Amino acid sequence: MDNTITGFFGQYGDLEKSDIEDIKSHATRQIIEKGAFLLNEGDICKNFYLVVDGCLRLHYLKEGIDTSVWFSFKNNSSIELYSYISEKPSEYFIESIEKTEVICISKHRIEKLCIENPNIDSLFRLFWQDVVQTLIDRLTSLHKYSAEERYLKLLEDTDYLHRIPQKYLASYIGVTTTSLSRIKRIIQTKLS
Amino acid sequence: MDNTITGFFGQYGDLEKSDIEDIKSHATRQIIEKGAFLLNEGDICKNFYLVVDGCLRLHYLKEGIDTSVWFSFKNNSSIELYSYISEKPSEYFIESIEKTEVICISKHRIEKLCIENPNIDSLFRLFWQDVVQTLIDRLTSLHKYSAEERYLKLLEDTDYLHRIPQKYLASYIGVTTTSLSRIKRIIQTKLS
DNA sequence: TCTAATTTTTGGCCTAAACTAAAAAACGAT
DNA sequence: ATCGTTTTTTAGTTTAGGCCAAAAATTAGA
Repeated sequence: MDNTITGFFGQYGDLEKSDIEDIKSHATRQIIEKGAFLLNEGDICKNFYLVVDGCLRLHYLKEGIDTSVWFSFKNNSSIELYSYISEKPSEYFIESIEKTEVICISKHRIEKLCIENPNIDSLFRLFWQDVVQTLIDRLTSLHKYSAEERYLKLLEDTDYLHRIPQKYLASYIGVTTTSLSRIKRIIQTKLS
Repeated sequence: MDNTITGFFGQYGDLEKSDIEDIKSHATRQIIEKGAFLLNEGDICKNFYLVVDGCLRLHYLKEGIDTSVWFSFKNNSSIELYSYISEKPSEYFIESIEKTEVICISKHRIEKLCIENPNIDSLFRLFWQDVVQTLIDRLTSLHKYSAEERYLKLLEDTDYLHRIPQKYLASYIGVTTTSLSRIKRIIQTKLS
């Protein structure tokens, strides 16, 4: 648990031992079996999840079509931002695509922690800034790059990519599985 | 100036007279002539701009191609988020596409205000949440909707849309000017 | 291990939107 | 008002990626 807390929050600043204790004292651990859901459409996302190990997928269904929005691995957070912020029912799912262990902290608790502990408040500020930058990056890459470029970029940037089934990856980069398969073949033939 | 401050911040909570004074005391007014730039590529975005009247356009150049990212009208903010957050040189421009009056507050000042005045701090928290939601909306609309749908949605949602030249609008919804023109014709023929 | 279900790949066809170029329309400055 | 510039529209061609269906490969269950 400590490893995950430092592994995640450490990206956003230095943590005192007391900060780790503070966070830990309000966090719970959960094991989510492969295929189980941490959030269902219609739920309000009241929790902040940190992946200890495994993989979570954020996705939505639109007219029966499943679109992946985000993947979270070891030391990553998984939250459905829109519902978390608005406290309205989510249009998304958070699904475990491997047996996954998470640390769960409620939004309520986080807000208290941020009020009580300025150091943690500062970590979360930086976390939210990171969220904004990540969103801008994704938006820009959809505008700027072709599907093939987006796939190649993803290969470079993402550890653990091989653990994500293609059917989930395809919608993440904004194409069908058919197209992703073709894109992969094109890349192969270019290399040889 | 008061009208713009309440018009903008009022979206995020109630302002006391003293809060308005607080903000006002650190804000300056500027007039930007049509075609002038508030931010150039390579600049660091150190200011938060509020449009009193007129229109600002955020855009970038990629291989000579101009892509619009955001438009700000009366009572909207205009900042280049990425550089504002990271304090690194911007890859964007903020250009005035009409004679525009803005209120300018430096990031430095905003941070001080947020520390000194919890009420203002809370307004800015909500502002940043709004930013996240807006980014998610744009990202989702690129995934979910066709160019035609995106254009129709924009027509519904955006006041002042008619004040944005098509050449700027096209890249905003992610198509070429040629395509936008064709899309408009298709919509026309459908209506008649 | 064998079978059934699920994923991934392949092929054929189709469409939305890009690209190029040129015509038409709108705008601006004298 | 007129000429020159910029913007928008139209037309023709090309292409990336969607859709459908079937084959091949992989995975999971009995």
